[in-house]
Amino acid sequence: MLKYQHIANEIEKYIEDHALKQGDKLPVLEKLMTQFGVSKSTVTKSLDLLEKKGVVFQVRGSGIFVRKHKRKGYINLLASQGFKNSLEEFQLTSEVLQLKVTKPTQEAAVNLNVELNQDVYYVKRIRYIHGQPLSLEESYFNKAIITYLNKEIVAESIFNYITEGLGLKIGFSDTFLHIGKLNEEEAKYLELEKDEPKLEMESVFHLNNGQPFDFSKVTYNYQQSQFFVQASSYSL
Amino acid sequence: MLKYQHIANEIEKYIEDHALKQGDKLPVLEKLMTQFGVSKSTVTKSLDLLEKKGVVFQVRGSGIFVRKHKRKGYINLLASQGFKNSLEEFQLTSEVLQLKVTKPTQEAAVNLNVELNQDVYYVKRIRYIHGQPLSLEESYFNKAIITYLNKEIVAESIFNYITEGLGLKIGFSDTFLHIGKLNEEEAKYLELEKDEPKLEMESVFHLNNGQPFDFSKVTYNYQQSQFFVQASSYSL
DNA sequence: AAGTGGTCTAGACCACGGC
DNA sequence: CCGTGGTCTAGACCACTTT
Repeated sequence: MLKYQHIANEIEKYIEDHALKQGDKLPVLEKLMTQFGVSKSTVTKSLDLLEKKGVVFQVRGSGIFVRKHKRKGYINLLASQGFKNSLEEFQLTSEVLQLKVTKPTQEAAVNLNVELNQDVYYVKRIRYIHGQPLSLEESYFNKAIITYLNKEIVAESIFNYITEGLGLKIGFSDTFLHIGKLNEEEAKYLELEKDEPKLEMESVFHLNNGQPFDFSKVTYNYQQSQFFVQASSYSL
Repeated sequence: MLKYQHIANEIEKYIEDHALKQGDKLPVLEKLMTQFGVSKSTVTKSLDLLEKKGVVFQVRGSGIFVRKHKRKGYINLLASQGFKNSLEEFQLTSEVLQLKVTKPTQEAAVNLNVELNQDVYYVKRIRYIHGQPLSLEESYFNKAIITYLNKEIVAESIFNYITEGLGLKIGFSDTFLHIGKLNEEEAKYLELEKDEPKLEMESVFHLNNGQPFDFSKVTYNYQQSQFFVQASSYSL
């Protein structure tokens, strides 16, 4: 494992183990350098990583501090592929409604950057939290990249299979959010009424070489879904 | 200006000027180093910055590529304080409904980390896009930090005033999203019906030293609002 | 003035992709 | 094998905060 990743993990563990709260001060750079026996740049890189993840913030001339918000049960929109991290303490299950190899819709073809006659996996499933329907998902996977899927994989974590099983590396994702009203089918699956609010999330996931491999449309039950985003000021 | 920021700006401008598209290749590191006359680390830092901003992605052994999604009119959830960047090409106006110095609500006091008897600025305004109501905003500013506000400032960009006028530096923000149904007052301002969908966004903005200075609750017109988030894989 | 983080360099070596 | 990006170092110097 890379040094700076390892150090970042250690620091995160340290925060966890000592139950540090927002604003608590971490050891100074010098201390961390000697403690881990690495150069300043490496420690800095670890801290930059933790800053991106929203775990710490650094103040010049002052120190390194813990960043931690208090709310629980929110889905982190930046933890890419959804919940596993944000909601790991909750009871999540999923039901696979459909799994097949087919041709993409126009929309899926555009987003996956494939031709209309190329094969894709189509997956439709419902996610439950504490037995309540949380979301209805439709996903398209480029079969040229994701060469094989089955019900077992799809019932568990597809992304875990992609990284572990297929040895692929996920690079980045684009996610688009809309608010609207449920249609009849969505309402049925989510156990709500037609025309009640919904959040629709469309995501395109790319490998680390930039190839899109997954286009997903997820409809959330508005009663169960809350999201958070931690931003840092590189946006000026 | 810092070298790496300047270089990042230049590269972004280069992409813009040459109308590069997703997947287009940028000059190699070596080239950028000599072109800008800086060390490898500095170019790398620029590229990391652009990667965080979702402008490029780097592939080891292969090159540096442009990252660009096609959809227009989406609000970037990471560009902290809202629209200015994402929607700058659209006609945005705002109407100030209220501006006063008062005591915080319980909720605002908790989020701003102030006592209930400390002064805060309370601002209520509506944002319009192309003359259509986009959002209804209620904001609380810690008066100990944001020492002065007036109608003119509030009608324009408050954040611009905070950075330029007051010389403060914004550090990071936490944003929470909920979906719900409009109440009567919200419906009136947004020119919708009661019980129609709404997106409610609560944000806490912090200075670069970690102090929270702004707690805002924004209710979006579901017909006007679409959001996007670009994630990168540091989430593993 | 002392403490602490941020920027930048020059260079060594490593890891991955593509020819 | 070569081109290309990624990690890591040691050290100089800078900028902001705290005492």
